[in-house]
Amino acid sequence: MNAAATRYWLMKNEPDEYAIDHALSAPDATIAWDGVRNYQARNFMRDDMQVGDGVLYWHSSCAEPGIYGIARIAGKLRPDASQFQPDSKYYDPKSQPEQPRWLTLDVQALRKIQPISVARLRQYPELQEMRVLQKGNRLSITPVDEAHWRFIMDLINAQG
DNA sequence: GCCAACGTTGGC
DNA sequence: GCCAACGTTGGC
Repeated sequence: MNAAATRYWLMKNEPDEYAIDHALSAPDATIAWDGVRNYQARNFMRDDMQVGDGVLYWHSSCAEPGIYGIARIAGKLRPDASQFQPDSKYYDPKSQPEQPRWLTLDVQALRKIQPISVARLRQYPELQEMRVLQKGNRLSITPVDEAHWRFIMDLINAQG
């Protein structure tokens, strides 16, 4: 896959940590997307994400997992400070400050939507190739095909 | 709360 | 550098 061409992403977050409401109420509706501790997800942030890329804001580990909002990549790739904080749940004792292992960047929430549950997404044949819907998928950041993005935007527009 | 699927770790 | 054991994710 040519990940460099990806302009759309899906980013999972537990609503307990960074719900879409929390993001929207932050200054500039922008939050640092920290706590990523998976190399594939980190590499997407480091190598492929560009400012302005579209983001489907996913809530996971909750009663109704699915898409809860729309956001955009707002930039500022930098070391994730929580990896050096021993009291953080994201502390990584093996990461060295001179060579940080984990990164964070800013994500700006644009709008909250009427949630689209994973169960509903599965009903559309057009979306069955979406990575987030594949069996065993655990990656918290996945690229989204433009066709899938457009289909979902149409769903959102149709429901007003 | 269960558990399948997956990533990481570490002994060899 | 293999691979079994372990820990985590996250939908169900």
